[in-house]
Amino acid sequence: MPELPEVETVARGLRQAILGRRILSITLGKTDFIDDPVALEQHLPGRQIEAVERYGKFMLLRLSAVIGMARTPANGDAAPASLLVHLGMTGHLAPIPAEYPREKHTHVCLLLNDGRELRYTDARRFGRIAYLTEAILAEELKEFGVDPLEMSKEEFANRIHGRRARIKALLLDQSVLRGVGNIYADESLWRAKIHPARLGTDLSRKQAETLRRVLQEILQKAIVMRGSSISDFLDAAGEPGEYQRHHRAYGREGKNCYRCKSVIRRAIVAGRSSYFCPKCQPPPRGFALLPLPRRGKAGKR
DNA sequence: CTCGATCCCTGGACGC
DNA sequence: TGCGTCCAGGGATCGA
Repeated sequence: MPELPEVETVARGLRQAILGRRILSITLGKTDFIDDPVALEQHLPGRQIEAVERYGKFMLLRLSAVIGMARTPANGDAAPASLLVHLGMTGHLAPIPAEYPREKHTHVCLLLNDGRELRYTDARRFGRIAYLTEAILAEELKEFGVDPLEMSKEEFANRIHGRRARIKALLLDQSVLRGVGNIYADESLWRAKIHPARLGTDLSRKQAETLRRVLQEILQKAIVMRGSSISDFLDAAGEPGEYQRHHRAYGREGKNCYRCKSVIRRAIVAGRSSYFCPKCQPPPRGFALLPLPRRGKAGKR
């Protein structure tokens, strides 16, 4: 499940692999997750991929103006533009030799001028792809919160305090922070010893700062480890990440806490499975814990 | 403002 | 073996 570290890993891989390549043609499969598939067909061919950026969980392929086409007021279509890509849950984006057979669920193929195709595959189609002009892109991006790797102590504290939402919900809210998903929310809360159901407003200044610090440390380490691969994530070279080996809470229901040996529990918080240590991360008043499910021996991972 | 519910979608795990 | 059911989850949306 691609979150900030996984998307950063893919973006870095693509930067090495496809920067400067030109898009010659496009082939589409299912398009129900693409904003305007016709726009892709009309505007991508002929453009060069000039940069690959990450913005939260989005990847941005910055595209050149169309060569040989005059840019006029009536023809903004030839101006620089971007391809916005969200990997959703199961999206993969990778350059593949064009002669290789296309994998199942391949929905976008961009033929490049080096004999490869930049292929987007996504079984569940929870991702999103959009061709956006500079102006529209700027509009879209301003809906998002701060980059968790760059936010200051004050920026984070201001976004948490005064909010009566649960801290887990705040961490997942892309208009608060951009890029954090379920795994890194749980991992950072475990490390900061904060229960996911605590309200943002109830965290002390010190707790908020601890949470910011450990979140940054975890994200940075996860990037170094090339992300977490639970079931689907592969980088732009088709390789899984390694950070799942360092998970301390996520997916560990029924296993022992690495700090205190208590049994890690799972509960739905903010509509998502949330893993935490009931002892290290004391619950707020009124938080009820369901009985531990019986069966599982292998559990997850 | 915040919540929960619902939908999107498929593969994998599990129960029988 | 095979079938049905449930679950995973980011995000949009809607009603409470």
